[in-house]
Amino acid sequence: MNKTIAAVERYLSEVLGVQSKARPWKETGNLPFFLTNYYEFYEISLWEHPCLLMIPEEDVDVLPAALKKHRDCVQSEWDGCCIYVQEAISPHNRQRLIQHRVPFIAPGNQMYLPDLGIDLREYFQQSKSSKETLSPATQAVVVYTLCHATTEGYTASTLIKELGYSRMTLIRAFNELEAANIGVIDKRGRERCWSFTGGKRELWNQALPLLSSPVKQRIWIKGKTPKIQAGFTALGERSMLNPPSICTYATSTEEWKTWKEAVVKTLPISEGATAELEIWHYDPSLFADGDIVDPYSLYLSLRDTEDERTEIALEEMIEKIEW
DNA sequence: AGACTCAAACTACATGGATT
DNA sequence: AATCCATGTAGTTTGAGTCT
Repeated sequence: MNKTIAAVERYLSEVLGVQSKARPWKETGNLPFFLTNYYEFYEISLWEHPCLLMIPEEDVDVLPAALKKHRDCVQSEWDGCCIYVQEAISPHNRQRLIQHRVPFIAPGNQMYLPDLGIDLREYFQQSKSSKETLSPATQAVVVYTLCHATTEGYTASTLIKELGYSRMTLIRAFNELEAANIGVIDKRGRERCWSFTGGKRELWNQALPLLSSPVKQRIWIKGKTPKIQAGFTALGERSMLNPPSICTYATSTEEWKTWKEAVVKTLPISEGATAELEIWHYDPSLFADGDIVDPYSLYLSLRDTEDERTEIALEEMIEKIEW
């Protein structure tokens, strides 16, 4: 974790001109074990303000609801500003942390310290040299890999057949993965070959901050419905959560084009609708498990939902996966 | 070694849809 | 209307493998 601390110190000195060293925090002994196990704590002083940095052991994207509880718990043992630190925070989590006024530092990218009057969102915007989300096609490659047995040895040629994208799009996808440091690309003969040498769980954790919801549009429809279940209907199948009375389905943009005129009517409200339809950025049938969308895309499609029971159901679903 | 071949990768531009 | 984004297409370059 020294690497993250060094990055934070460098970032603070670069952006704020603060030359301050972080030192490990000797905690009071009152913190529950899972917190001391899950996070590392460092003290640092910012313009005479004592601050406590909490850094998750693994570089995972903690869900804001859980994080808020953890932070409140730590805050009761610390008399000063308690700051969450993570190298790569997904855009939607970043937004929600700001909404909840949770101070955080994403070294190299952004910091939000409302108690000290610092909100460096603009700096972040200027410096977004690397893109903050993967393109839909690149995300499709990641989800495809997560849905298959191996994480190694994918060439553009095999993915063209499996995903139906053009060669150029797959080449761009490989470039994005390379730029984001997700897996490695080596040459097999002349052809580039993408591999992720860690397990699928690591791939998921590493890619998660860069993944976004596959849902482009949600609409109410009346008439024939597609086959693949998505949204809360799918989550009901994959967790203990009760499904809604009106089913949700997913479709690709291409399929929707052919349905739009002939088969179904769209409605402005749920009243009288036979289904809710999600139009996706990529084809949900590529990864569907029977009639239900894959759990990874499902997680991404619902993680913006501000509802604790949904968050818990999503977490449970991911925990249940046999990586 | 040099020439040839073929497919992958890249550059630059086009397109269609979404967003402002 | 103007701009952006994701993707596709045409044309060019590159380079590994093969033949002479």
